This record gives sequence, structure tokens and C-alpha cells, in this order.
Amino acid sequence: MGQADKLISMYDTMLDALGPSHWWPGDTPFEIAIGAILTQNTNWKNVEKAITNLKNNGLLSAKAMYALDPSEMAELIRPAGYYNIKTKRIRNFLEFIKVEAGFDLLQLKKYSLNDLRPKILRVNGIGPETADSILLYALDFTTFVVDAYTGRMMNRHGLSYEGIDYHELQALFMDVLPEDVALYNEYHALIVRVGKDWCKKSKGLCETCPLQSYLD
DNA sequence: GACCAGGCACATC
DNA sequence: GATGTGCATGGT
Repeated sequence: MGQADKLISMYDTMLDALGPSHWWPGDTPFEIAIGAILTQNTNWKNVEKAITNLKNNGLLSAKAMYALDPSEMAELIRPAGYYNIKTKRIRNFLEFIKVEAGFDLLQLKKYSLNDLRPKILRVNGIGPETADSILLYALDFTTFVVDAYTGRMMNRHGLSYEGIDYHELQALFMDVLPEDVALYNEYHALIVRVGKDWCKKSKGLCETCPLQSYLD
């Protein structure tokens, strides 16, 4: 089987086994974007607590968060860890939304993906995964999200190698998959779900993994 | 108590 | 250009 067929087949297998993911977990594009920053190297359960704190204080809008005192923001997002650096990163992103979109995140859709992605990547604290998560899940742009689970899964299946660059790994998908935002959305979601339950860092529970039949 | 979790920037060589 | 380190909470 060729690379393209294999990646499509693995997608079908995961979807059959797990059902649709309905990602990203979040009510609004803005909440999704903030969640993308908060979940950097952090368990999603901790992020949920931080988002709940923000929501309970009516702060899940760009204007409200922009007006919030940084020390108060840090206290509210504390459960998500790295709360001081993440406060700075969120504030950098809010400044970006203000300047580029007048506090209306969806106005960013006035740009093409190729114009917008480098702009977002210039925000200090937003790297390729966070940028692609915002672009795909908050703004519906067709860009593939690569994360630690993606690399691990591809390595264990012999489709990648240790130390591969983010964009090289991303290209493995984007060069062969049809340009379909719903497909990109669901594929990354399925990889994370398989990663959380089976393709863990220390112990791979490969015997029961939905992708078990694809292992050598 | 060690290890891990949906990264990123920065210092140092 | 490669490699190492700080950032921090909460669950297993």
C-alpha cells in the first residue's frame, strides 16, 4: 500500500472504531483559540479547569480578557500550569487580535491561509502547533495540526523518524490528503484520542489499539 | 516520588 | 545550527 492509501486507510479505521470526535472541545472560536494556548505541553483536564474559571467570570471574549489585569488572569488560569508565561502569551495574542481584527477573531478570515499563518507565528508564544490549531479549529482553514501524538504514532508505524521537523511531518499528511477541512479536523482529533488511550509515551498499549493491524 | 501531559522561547556552545 | 533548560499544575 502507498503512503496516501495507508494514511487514508488508517483514518477510516480510527473513525470506524471510535466514531466522530466533534472537535475542538470548545463553544466558540475564541474559546478554542485560548484553549490552544493553554494546552501547550499540558493535560487537557487542567486546561478545562482554567477555561471554566474564565467562563465563570465572563471573560471568554477578546475585549474582556484584554481589559483583565495580568495578575488576575494568571490566577484564573493557574490550574493549566505555566500560568505566568501563558498569561503573557495570551496577552500577546489578544494584542494581535486587537490590531489585526478589531477584537473580532473571525475577522482574521479576511486573510488567506498563506498570509495569516506567518502573521500568527510572529506572535511570541505561538508556535506551529498552536497556530495550526487556531487556524484549523477556530477559523476553519485547511492546515494539518501536528503534535507529540502525531509524531509518536507515525514513528511507531514506520512512517516517520525520530527528530523529524514539524513541517516535514505536516507535509507527510498535506502532500497526500485531499484538501478537506473536515478531514483535517477529524484526523488530528482521532490521532489525539488514539494517543491518549493507546499510543502513550512510555507504554504503548498496542495489543488493543485500533491501529494494531498496521504495525509491522 | 518519578513520570507524563494536545509547546515554545531563549541561552549557550 | 544543534542542544539544553525554564516554565508549573494535577493525574497516574
